[in-house]
Amino acid sequence: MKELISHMQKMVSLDLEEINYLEGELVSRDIKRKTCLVTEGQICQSLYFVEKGCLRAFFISEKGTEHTCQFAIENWWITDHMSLDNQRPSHFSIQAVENSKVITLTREKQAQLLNRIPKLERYFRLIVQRSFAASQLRIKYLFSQSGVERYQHFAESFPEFLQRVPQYMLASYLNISAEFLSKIRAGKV
Amino acid sequence: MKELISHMQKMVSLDLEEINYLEGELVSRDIKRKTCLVTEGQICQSLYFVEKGCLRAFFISEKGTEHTCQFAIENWWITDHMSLDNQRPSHFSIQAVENSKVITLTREKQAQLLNRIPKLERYFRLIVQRSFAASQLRIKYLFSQSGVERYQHFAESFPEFLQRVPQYMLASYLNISAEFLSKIRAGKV
DNA sequence: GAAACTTCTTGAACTGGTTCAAGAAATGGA
DNA sequence: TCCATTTCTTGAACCAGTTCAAGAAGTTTC
Repeated sequence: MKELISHMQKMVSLDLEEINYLEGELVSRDIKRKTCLVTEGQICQSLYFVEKGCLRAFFISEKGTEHTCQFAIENWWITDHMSLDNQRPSHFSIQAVENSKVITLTREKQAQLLNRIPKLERYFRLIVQRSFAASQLRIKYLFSQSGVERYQHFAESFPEFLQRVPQYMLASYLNISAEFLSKIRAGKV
Repeated sequence: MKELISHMQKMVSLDLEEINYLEGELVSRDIKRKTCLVTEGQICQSLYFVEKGCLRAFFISEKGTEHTCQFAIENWWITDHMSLDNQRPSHFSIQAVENSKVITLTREKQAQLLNRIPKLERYFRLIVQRSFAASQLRIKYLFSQSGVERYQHFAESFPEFLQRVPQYMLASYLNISAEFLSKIRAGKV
């Protein structure tokens, strides 16, 4: 819980009353590895803050293969905005990659918090800006780097995270096959 | 000018005083086709709202090929948030795809507007959420569709827009070569 | 209206990565 | 500790898309 308050305070100043209010409203839960918080096709009703662990957004293609679009580690939020904001069936599932501790913020609860503490509009704007920026950069790398380069770039940028996710999942995030990733790691390409 | 006010009012209510204030602060400019508003490597200092026409964010790869990451048509904002928010050199250039009418909002001016009309925090949060959602969906399509499918999907979704952009630019947005797009259109694949 | 420039088309050779199948290695549960 | 399940590895055949070069078609400028 204090991780989120702390995170918020990096971007907006909160007084004691506001902090107490937030602590009274927000609930942290343990989520077991592989638990789905959102299922593709359902309407997404919440945003999720990762206190500890990792979540991911993924979908299953028509061919039946899994593609991971996004990971969220500590201090990141994750949701399907298209579904949450428009109340339409989600294009993604959201799942725990490892045992995690997560704060679930329903759409109604967020509206309530923003009504009560309007300066959190700024917090959430800054949060989504950061996510959007990361997403744009990801598209740049998808366009400009080969599969090998994407893996190398990821390994250099996030060496510790590399150990935390199954290789098939990382491959699906990098948009390469699991077999190809194996060959990259074995130095066979 | 009234397009932007109109657009804002779809998401937040503005009284006459606020509208007059905004009209006094915002300036609309005509931008000639091919004009760059931001150059890769420079620090991005503004957000851009498209009243009429079209802008795009693109970059040049190490191989010298252009890749278009994002288009912004009427009623969309475009910027490089990574650069604007962190004051770091931009990963993208932003350019007019056709003669356009654009409102430029500097970082300072945005801060001033948000200070004076805090409810615009909500407007910008909703705007960025929409952009981020579009970007996530784009990643989904990049992962799950072949080049042919991406073109067909785009042609079905935005038939009029198709006529407004050069084919080589569309190809670079769909992450296929211009020659391949020609062959798709000729029914040769 | 002509010349210069830009955009689009086409065929063929090439290639980066996929797919498949089989089995090894690692992990989890009883 | 053993068995079941999941994850990873490997080689070879295959393919979606790229690249190159040449030229056609369209647009812009003078």
